[in-house]
Amino acid sequence: MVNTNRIAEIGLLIGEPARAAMLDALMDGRALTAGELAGVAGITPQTASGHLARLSDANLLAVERQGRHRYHRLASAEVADLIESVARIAAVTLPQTRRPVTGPRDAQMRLARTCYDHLAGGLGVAVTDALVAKGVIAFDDGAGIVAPDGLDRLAALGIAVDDAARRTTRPLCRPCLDWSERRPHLAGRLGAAVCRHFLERHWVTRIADSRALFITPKGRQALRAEFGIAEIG
Amino acid sequence: MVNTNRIAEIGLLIGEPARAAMLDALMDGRALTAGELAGVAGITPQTASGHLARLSDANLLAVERQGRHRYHRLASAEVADLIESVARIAAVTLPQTRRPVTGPRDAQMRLARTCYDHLAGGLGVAVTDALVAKGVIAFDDGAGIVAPDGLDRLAALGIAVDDAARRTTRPLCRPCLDWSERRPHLAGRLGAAVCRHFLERHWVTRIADSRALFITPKGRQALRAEFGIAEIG
DNA sequence: CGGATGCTTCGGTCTGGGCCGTAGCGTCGC
DNA sequence: GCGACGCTACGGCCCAGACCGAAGCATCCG
Repeated sequence: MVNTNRIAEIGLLIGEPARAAMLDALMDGRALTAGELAGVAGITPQTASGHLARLSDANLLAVERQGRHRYHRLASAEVADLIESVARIAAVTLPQTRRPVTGPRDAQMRLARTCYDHLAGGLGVAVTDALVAKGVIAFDDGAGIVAPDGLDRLAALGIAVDDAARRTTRPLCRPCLDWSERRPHLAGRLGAAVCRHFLERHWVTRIADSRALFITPKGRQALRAEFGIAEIG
Repeated sequence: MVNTNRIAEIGLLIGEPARAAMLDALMDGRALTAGELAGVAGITPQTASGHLARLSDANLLAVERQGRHRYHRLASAEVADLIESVARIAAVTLPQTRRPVTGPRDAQMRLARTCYDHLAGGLGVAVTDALVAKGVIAFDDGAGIVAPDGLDRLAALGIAVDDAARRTTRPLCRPCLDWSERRPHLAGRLGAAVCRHFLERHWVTRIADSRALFITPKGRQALRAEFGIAEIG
């Protein structure tokens, strides 16, 4: 058994509001500077610096120097999964008082956002449902399956799974429980490929300082034409 | 987004050595008394009582009164998954110095143990491999698949998935990365059914105060006859 | 009923760690 | 080179919370 002290250490790293906020801010897979992270956590840069050093030492974060900036990002998809697990419990654990905390910004998040590196929210589950309806993928009791000709059919749409990452342990196709929708959306390497495709074609664009995504008119048209999705929500 | 403070709270609950030790001790799915948990954590009962109250308040634990005892167990399989996620990161995170901390007790754990409610260790992956070889189940890039006739073939062996639990969200078949073996073993409702089968037939018995399992002579024979497993390790 | 057992509550001590102000180091632009 | 900027290291303050001893409840047993 892994020493339980190691488990506690990881828990402790997450168990601090400022660090949790920073980790959450990095959940979209992008890299942010120490200053930006200090901002989202509501603390001074020098305090943030200490936190980030600890997170990096524990290999939860990876840091990349670029000039006088230091960009921090989650060290791996596994770390993102960890945060997801915690957040899932956090949501379940919470007594169901006043579930929908609907702000204007919240609405955008519910409509479309990224979850680490794949699509989530109404858009995420809609695209997932469409792929299931097409028979490209299927979910069997929480396990993801790709049809034998699934990858070829996706390639025909211009969606290519990153071959360089094939040898990693990261799952190809995996369901990920969506917070706002409470239903699974597509995750794994395939989910990342779909998300990349949407961003590259400018079907969606990132909304500043947020994981929320804006669905462009071009995107709405493509959703209708290629996935048969007329309305989201 | 779920308030990041909620995430931090969960992290904080795990991020304390005594609580982490208690949660880990409950990872085999059994229920333990407050006194026993105080023992494994190396603290006095009154301190443990405080910790347990907090864990219960946060719905990480469920408690059942029985006479003057109070039995504590993990509140759900999702909590077990959470601890698993943390432990997985803890193992990966750790610089690879002196990997195998081989004690006499550790060896037994590596050979066979429970992981929440399914088989793990050498035995866990061996049984999993056998089921894969038989074509009953398959893992596709981290996703678990059951063959169309899989459940029927398992039923023929006397292994029945609990139908009462069919409506839960818990996955039927799911790979779970094994610490000691660093390869996936079978988890999910199917994994629980297999483990239950092994225990009911007395193919394995629990070793006191541990998640480790002892493989009985009867069990070794059954492994050879029904799964074609001659040697484990 | 009285004692033993299991657990919880309360009160008080003490340490770990989060926080910021100040200062120091490296990088960029003029 | 010089100042502005981003980040990190150090020192000191302060508080949350982990811990235990003592005491209080509840339950079981003789």
